[in-house]
Amino acid sequence: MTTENEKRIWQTVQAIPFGRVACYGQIADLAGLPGRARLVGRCLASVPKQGWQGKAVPWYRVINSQGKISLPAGSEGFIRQTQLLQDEQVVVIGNKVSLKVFQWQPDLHELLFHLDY
DNA sequence: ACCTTGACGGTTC
DNA sequence: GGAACCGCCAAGG
Repeated sequence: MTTENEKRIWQTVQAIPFGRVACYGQIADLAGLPGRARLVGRCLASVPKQGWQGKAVPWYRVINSQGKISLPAGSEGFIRQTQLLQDEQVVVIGNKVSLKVFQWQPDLHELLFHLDY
């Protein structure tokens, strides 16, 4: 089944633009679930491969508040995430992304216009 | 029902 | 920076 929280989180992640990243806590806040960053991580692990409602869910654009990839370093997922980010011109150096440069700064008006909840 | 485990994060030292 | 601490809470044992 799909929970309401998963819907919100997946949908919010879909709003992250190409070439930008967001952190777990940021997604939680925007999804209306403040303080629940861990939930975001869990939900991203269960994203359907075919995406959600016809659109891909760019899970790899979500990293932790320190700008680091949270998957185990060297794991298959870690490698894939790094590759996908670099494919979008996001610079990953020493397992780190500069949030200063690449963090998504959403336009709240536009975001509220697109989200369903 | 109880305990542990996380793709986490803010605070504090 | 970084480490210890605490808050968070859905799943799985």
